[in-house]
Amino acid sequence: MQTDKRLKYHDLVEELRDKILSGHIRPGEKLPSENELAAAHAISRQTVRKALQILENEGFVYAEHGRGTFCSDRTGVHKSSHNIAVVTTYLSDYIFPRVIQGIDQVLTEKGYSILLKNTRNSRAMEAKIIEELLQKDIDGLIIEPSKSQIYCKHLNLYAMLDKYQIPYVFIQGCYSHMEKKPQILLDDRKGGFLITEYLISLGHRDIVGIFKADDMQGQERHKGYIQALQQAGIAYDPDKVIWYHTEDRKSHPYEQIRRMAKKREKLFFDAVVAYNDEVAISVIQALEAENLSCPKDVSVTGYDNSYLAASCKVPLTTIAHPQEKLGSMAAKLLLSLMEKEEVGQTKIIIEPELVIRDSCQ
Amino acid sequence: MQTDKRLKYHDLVEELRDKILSGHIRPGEKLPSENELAAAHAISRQTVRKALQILENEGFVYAEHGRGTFCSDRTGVHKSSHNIAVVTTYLSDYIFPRVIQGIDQVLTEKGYSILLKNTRNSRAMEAKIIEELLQKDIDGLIIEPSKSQIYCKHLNLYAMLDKYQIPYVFIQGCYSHMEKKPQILLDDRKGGFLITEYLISLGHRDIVGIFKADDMQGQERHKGYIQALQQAGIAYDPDKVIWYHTEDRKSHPYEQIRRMAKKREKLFFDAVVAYNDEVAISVIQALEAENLSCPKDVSVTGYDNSYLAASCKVPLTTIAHPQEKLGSMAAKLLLSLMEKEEVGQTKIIIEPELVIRDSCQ
DNA sequence: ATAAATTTGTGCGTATGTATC
DNA sequence: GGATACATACGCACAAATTTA
Repeated sequence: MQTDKRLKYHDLVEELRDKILSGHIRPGEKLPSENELAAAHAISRQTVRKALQILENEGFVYAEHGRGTFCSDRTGVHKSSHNIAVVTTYLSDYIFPRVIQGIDQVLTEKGYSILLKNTRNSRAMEAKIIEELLQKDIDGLIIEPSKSQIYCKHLNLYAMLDKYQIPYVFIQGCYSHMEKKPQILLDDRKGGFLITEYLISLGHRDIVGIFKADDMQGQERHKGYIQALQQAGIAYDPDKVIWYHTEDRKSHPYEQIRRMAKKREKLFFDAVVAYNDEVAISVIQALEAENLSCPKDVSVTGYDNSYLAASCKVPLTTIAHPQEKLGSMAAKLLLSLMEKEEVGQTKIIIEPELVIRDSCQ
Repeated sequence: MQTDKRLKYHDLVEELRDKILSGHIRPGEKLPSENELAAAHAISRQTVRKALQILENEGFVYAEHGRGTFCSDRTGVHKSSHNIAVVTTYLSDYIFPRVIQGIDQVLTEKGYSILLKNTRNSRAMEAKIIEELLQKDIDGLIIEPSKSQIYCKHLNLYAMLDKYQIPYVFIQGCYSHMEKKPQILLDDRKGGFLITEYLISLGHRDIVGIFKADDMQGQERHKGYIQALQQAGIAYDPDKVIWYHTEDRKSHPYEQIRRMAKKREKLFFDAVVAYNDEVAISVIQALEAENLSCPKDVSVTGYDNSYLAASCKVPLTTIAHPQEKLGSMAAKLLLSLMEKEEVGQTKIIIEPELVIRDSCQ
């Protein structure tokens, strides 16, 4: 293995390229003549020519017959594609369309377009997508990490993004060891706290929690749920918590609630904190299937304040998710990173808000 | 002026390039060695090297140390961006996320990415977007025309797409004079017919219709509505039809229904055919505000079979809109156009389907 | 205006290094 | 190890374009 350093023409290429990139040789400026370079470096003119040809092919210099060799003006060589990649876990899940809309509004105004990708919450897919995006010329990236609670084995791909100086912004979550990267998060712990505290204030003591196990939001909302219980002096009962995974989301919470509702004497409950509005609706359906009514028999809360929450059979008390704002803030943060402005705050946390409707009493 | 022919290395470049382009030297095939070429052309090996280096820079050949010089496989030299633009009127409106998801599924599988744009149903915006897309290198375009009922003044932009051989597929509508272009439509006339016919079969005679005035779907559903009335021998009453525009969609149908519901004696109705599920829900709200109940007092139908329809207070009888399928069919059609296959059918009409729930009796 | 000097471009010869078969 | 093929490196001669004295 050689260090590549013994090649004379290669040395000269690097030396001249560095001088050009560092500004010691400026665009339009004439380089020393071939003979001068040869003499200065104690190499033959042919070797100098070989080096200059490489630089010419790379676009750093151009030669004019009889006049000399000159440094190129490469302004606009990095002509940006004006494409920004937006990578989310899902496309049609109820909150993303509006997040994407928020992003789009800001980016369109500045002449950028969205390159849309979704990981289906798969880590492997995310890696594949980032690799693919590194091939294309994108100006920036807004990404929602997939299954963010599981340790990330492909941090090197993000290192590649850093290397190519492609700025990126995390939304809705962030891998551990990357807490200092630009990101826009919701305070999900506080959201979980607020909604549980509200149920407690209504007099509920036996509160079932349903959380998604494979993302950070689920963990955080769970922590907020515990915090509210502790503050009220209610013992935390792990048997009252249902964990589900993305793949189970349609069936698992529904079946668990039905199962729990069946044996009313042994383990009863008077409220359910659901991970999101979709789950809350399936909880209400499960209760109805067991002849329990919401909110008469059991209070149920959602999360996200989707249109489902407002228009479903029992309008849901839920936590507002400022979807469009999240998107537009992420886009604005990314734009300021791209413009290499001094960005004051690169970690923004949006405060959650309680929306009270009819699903609790 | 010289014929450039006196330059030996240039001659050799042209000779070899011609042989490669004409197929005499095929991809992967080994070229004669430098010494052989030098001997055959009675030139020095250095001159041969100069020629080969030019060909290497141009991408026609590649050299392998110790093995020889080989002809490149230049398939995919016109390396496409593998980006497909998807232009819709809105992003977060309830049907688009799933249409886009359907498109994404098909395209991702084939290694393409979606470049997302939305016109906000503005003709000017659409023109701007197409102009912008012509600058970028997209491989194809799936577009939902904006305000498709109004005459299109920018057909020349589509002519540009034809000129640059960028294939495109219309979804959900099509400009007049472009009926022969590839497109995937829903039979909205039949949908309007089916839902109205269903209301008539339930015994309704005084059926109000609410339609969007500024797109083709509205016009078609209206035609189906008339057709069903005529078939049943019910006179068409223009006063029973409410037309609204995109900008009015939140308020106009609601207010008109409230106004009509107020004067119960003069003009009464026992059913409402709404343009879509969103409008149907606001109709039900307007009826409730006037102390009328759906479906007891008035039957109401939606259109699109969105999740709103299934989960809202009064589950809606509606027309199923195969959103993902529409997207995936559009993507497949576009892919086959891009591959320049002989595409049998380029105009595909999806049949609508009646979904019966609780909002009619 | 011309000639000389400078600078890049073309072309050849030779020697040596290094990877592949 | 030997033959082959590409890679690096130097030297020389002359051509063509441009600048300068």
